[in-house]
Amino acid sequence: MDEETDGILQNRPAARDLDAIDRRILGVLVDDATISYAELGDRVGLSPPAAHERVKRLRRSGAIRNTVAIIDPRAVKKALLAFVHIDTRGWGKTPELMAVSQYPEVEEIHTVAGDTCMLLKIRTEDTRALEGLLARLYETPGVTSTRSYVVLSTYLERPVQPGITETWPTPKHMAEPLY
Amino acid sequence: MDEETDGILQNRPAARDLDAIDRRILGVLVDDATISYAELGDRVGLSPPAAHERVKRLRRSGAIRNTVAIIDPRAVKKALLAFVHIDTRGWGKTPELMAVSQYPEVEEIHTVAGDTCMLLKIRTEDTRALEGLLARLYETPGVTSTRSYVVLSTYLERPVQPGITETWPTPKHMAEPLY
DNA sequence: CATAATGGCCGTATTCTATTCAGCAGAGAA
DNA sequence: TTCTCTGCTGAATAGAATACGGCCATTATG
Repeated sequence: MDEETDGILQNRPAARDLDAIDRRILGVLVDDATISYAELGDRVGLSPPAAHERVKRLRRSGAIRNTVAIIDPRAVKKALLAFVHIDTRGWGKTPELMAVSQYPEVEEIHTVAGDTCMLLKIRTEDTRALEGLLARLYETPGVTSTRSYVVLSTYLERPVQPGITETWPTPKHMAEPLY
Repeated sequence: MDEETDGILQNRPAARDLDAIDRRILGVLVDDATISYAELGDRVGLSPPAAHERVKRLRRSGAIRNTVAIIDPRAVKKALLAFVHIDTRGWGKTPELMAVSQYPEVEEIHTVAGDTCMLLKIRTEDTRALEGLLARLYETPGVTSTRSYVVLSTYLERPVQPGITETWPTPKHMAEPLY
């Protein structure tokens, strides 16, 4: 349904500021995007077509990136979470980033202020799979480990989720290997 | 539309294993949950009612936790990301966790293997808001800082996102202050 | 072995929702 | 004032979700 897919390092044209109703719409949809436009309109005080028009505009402007199902990792046997720092001194950035972002187990990549590393959030089935992934990762030219730690137990993960400063294209083959 | 909301530390009844079609459905919906059941059925080789039945079952079993809109933090002026460790020695866990998970800026809470800390992922508007949040956080009894770092630039954030080992209820007032 | 029961699928029918459209009202500009 | 633009409403239409009856394969059961 999204007619445009993200390009490499594409920056959106800077959307117009949101008003109060827009923010309330986002607040509703970030919790549950399965409601009807009639219901949404009720909650924010608009008619169904008006609510629909707002949502369309929010999608066009990029404020709503997309609408997705949130999967329980236990159901697909992907419940081990790890945060891994990799040293990025001497990187050419783009090709290495592309390589790293190819792995479907890598959910997030951030640069860290005041440091020469990047932080990866990685979700795998078990420690064996994690070790395998790290081994493959460190074969990537320019990637070396600094430190990492594994998550024992997760108490909160909120459904808020987006590319921020620069957005990398989500590898489309992800759907296959992950699930 | 979800008839049941998560309870405190509630564990789902352990869903039956997923077959190949279930996994393909999840793989589709985790990318885009706005498609019709006709389209979904096409992609996985089922009729629309059969695809619908599968998705209903996946929802009932908890494999699909919910369906949400992914918001661009820039649009709502929440683009500063920080990872913060807090020391948790001497915690009673539950009340402190409840207090910490009340802040809508706190997106994730994890315990770390082999350490006495918890890792928080925090998203705020700017450094001022982050400092304010940290100040309030450290007023929480039992919460002390160990180390933290701020994310300069995010290259990848994938729409996969769930409560894992134990699930905390998402504070419902979140919708108001955040958006 | 025969046969009943079950689970999952399909095609059709119906209900409900999304979407389009015409017209109206308020805000801002000339 | 008057024009224009934007965003709203309610009604009409197109389209999707959902319910239902029947079919087939697999598995349990006498």
